[in-house]
Amino acid sequence: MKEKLINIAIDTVQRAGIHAVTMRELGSSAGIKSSSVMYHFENKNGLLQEISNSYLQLFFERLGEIKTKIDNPAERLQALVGLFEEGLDEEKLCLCGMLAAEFVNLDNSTQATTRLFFTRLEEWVATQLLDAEANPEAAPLIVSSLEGAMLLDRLDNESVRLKNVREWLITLSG
Amino acid sequence: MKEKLINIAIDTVQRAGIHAVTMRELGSSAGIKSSSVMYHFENKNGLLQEISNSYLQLFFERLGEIKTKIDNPAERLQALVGLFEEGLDEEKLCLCGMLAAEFVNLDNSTQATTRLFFTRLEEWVATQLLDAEANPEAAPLIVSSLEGAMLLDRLDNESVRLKNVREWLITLSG
DNA sequence: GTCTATAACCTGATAGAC
DNA sequence: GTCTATCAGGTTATAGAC
Repeated sequence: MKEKLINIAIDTVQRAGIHAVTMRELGSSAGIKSSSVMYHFENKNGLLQEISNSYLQLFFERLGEIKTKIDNPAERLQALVGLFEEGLDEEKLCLCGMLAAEFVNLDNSTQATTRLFFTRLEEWVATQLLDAEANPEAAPLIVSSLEGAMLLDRLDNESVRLKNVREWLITLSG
Repeated sequence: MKEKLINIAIDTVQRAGIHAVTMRELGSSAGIKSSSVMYHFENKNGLLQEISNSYLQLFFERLGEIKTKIDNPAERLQALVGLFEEGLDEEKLCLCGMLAAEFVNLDNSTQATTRLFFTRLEEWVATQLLDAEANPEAAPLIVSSLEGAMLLDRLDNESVRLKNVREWLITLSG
């Protein structure tokens, strides 16, 4: 049940932000009462800590799969864009992008996880750029573009800006 | 007073999001009661409509000033990055970036203003690129980068990613 | 325009039964 | 682990006095 609650909460934050996650609604979606939701988490900050940690772990597991399944580093970067496009198809943003927008309202632990997510993502992209004999210093710009493109593409309900990032990455990494 | 309320509300959304704007807090910051705040706006959606419209107008007034004061289109783009850096110095994000993150929670009117903001910004950037004899199709990517860089730079309290956008724009537009 | 007072509702959180 | 019941506090919004 706890895992179920975490997954529902992650989904809700990606779609509608942290304030859309309430104990009542979260429990209702999982088929239990709000007091039973509270049983599983110390408090709401604790819930946010757990979903941010869980999201980080899941995301980098998927990047790990990309690394094992795809040899070409340029194609790995394309697959990363694919992950963001998949989210957007379900009208979801990156969870840590959502947390970044609400950064001042997060407790220290969730802030740290949010920072860690982007540090590690930039490192992952830099590694692929190096392997593709491209400039690894472009990594922060690429990650910024991905987050921004996802944010703006949702307004039009089409992923034109993410496609721009995709094409730009091809010119960078071949 | 209404203008004062709008300015305070814009500032609050840029720093902490739309849920940080409450009638009580907004009134308190302006020195009046929540019921007096309600006098100035039809409801909270009306407030959000007015601040998004006001922000859009103010932002493009500043872009207009840049256009009159700076002749070189490449330098105009640098000045645009400067606007975002100024906001970040006060730990504020782009208001419409914040609204984009909360897009599903906005009414139709505020959604439309948010969309319009980015359409017009992309157009403005495309025009400068054309004048600089650079590819105007890079405009959506540039705006995405600006929004993403601002979002992520706030996590580290330094504008390294915005500086990356700045340097990238120099290579694009000279 | 601003105030007091209040309504109706939602929020996180707790106590205690099963 | 889940429930019922409840609480204190916050939220938008309204009515009516000044």
